[in-house]
Amino acid sequence: MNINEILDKTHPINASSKIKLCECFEEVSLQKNHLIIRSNKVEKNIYFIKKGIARTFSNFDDNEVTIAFGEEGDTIISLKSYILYQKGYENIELLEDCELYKISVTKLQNLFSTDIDIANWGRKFAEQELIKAEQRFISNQLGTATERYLELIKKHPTLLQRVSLGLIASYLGITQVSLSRIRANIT
Amino acid sequence: MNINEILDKTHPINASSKIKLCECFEEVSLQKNHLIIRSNKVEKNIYFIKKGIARTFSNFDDNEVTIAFGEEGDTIISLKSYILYQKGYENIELLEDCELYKISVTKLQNLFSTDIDIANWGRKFAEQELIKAEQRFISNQLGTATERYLELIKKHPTLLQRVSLGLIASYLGITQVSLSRIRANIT
DNA sequence: TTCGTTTTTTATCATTTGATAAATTATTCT
DNA sequence: AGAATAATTTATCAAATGATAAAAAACGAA
Repeated sequence: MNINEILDKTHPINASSKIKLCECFEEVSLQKNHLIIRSNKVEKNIYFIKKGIARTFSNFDDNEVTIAFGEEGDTIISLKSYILYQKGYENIELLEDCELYKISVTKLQNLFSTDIDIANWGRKFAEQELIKAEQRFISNQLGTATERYLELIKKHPTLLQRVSLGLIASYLGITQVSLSRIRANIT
Repeated sequence: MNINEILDKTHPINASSKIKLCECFEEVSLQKNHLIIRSNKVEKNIYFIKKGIARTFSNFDDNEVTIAFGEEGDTIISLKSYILYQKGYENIELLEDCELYKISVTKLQNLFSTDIDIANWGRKFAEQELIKAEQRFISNQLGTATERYLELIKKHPTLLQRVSLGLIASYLGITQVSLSRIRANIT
């Protein structure tokens, strides 16, 4: 998925603004297992996934929580760095070799404060992430782990081929062994 | 909390833009138990809470999920209406008599597309809600219900005085009876 | 291929939470 | 105050998930 499609997916931008914005992107290729964002540091860039898949996770005490999987078109981002210029809580690792579009948060912020079209693109970007986050929260409150698992593979049918069950379990908020039991009781 | 403080809390706006924005607000007083936003309709307004407390909840099949409590300075909003102009999933009820600042989504959208300062305010607003949503999600994945309860009353110490335990339980994703048992095992 | 490592499954027992019902306490209304 | 209603607690049993261990299957590197 190229940068044009990725940007338009969120919100169309007029031609001249889009050129300005696109000039700030740099393409990078990184290998599987690369830890592209580390927690407890201010991350200077955000990335959009052209090709590949990434996992956002966070460690607290002994627990590791998988916050999200990012596929083609999705963003690799430390929210606290991007929004508050503070140390983030997210680690992000690449689960496959990836091609990414990279942009510096500073450059993007400059465009936000000078170009209204880009500012509104940024607004739409945050708004759409917000809806996703709230719906994810609701679905977690609502259903059993079984329902959440079925919902996940229905919504992201290719995920099972790309990601190990251990990581999916941690995304669902259960142990890997529980997920295995759940799967055994379905099919 | 007045509208100036509420707006500044999210992101400062220059004087002339703020005047433009503030002109669009209308103050309304509504009574306890009023259902200010109903699910499955496109809500035309959003509200900021000057005084009082509200609860956002959603019904699916037989389950009711409390998504959020809104206190002074917080927003009463149907995200899908605000962001996608679509029917929302949220019901919002007032848990006390409330004084609110009301603004039409259409007017706000017009300001977003014409005033870069207001557009960036709207961006910051969504971004800050996004961080809250993600952190809420993480804390739900991480801890036991007991830990979440303790965290909640630590973060919002007045909530227990304003909201019944049944609603707090539904916010924590457990039954009211379970919360009662948890409380008995703490003190 | 083959050996070693990782992932997944299966099994057992403990813990947490849910569902239901009944008792107690608090609140509201007249 | 007293009655009615709502909120909270307590108790019991069932269901879901966690923790741990061990076996089986899949995967990867030499």
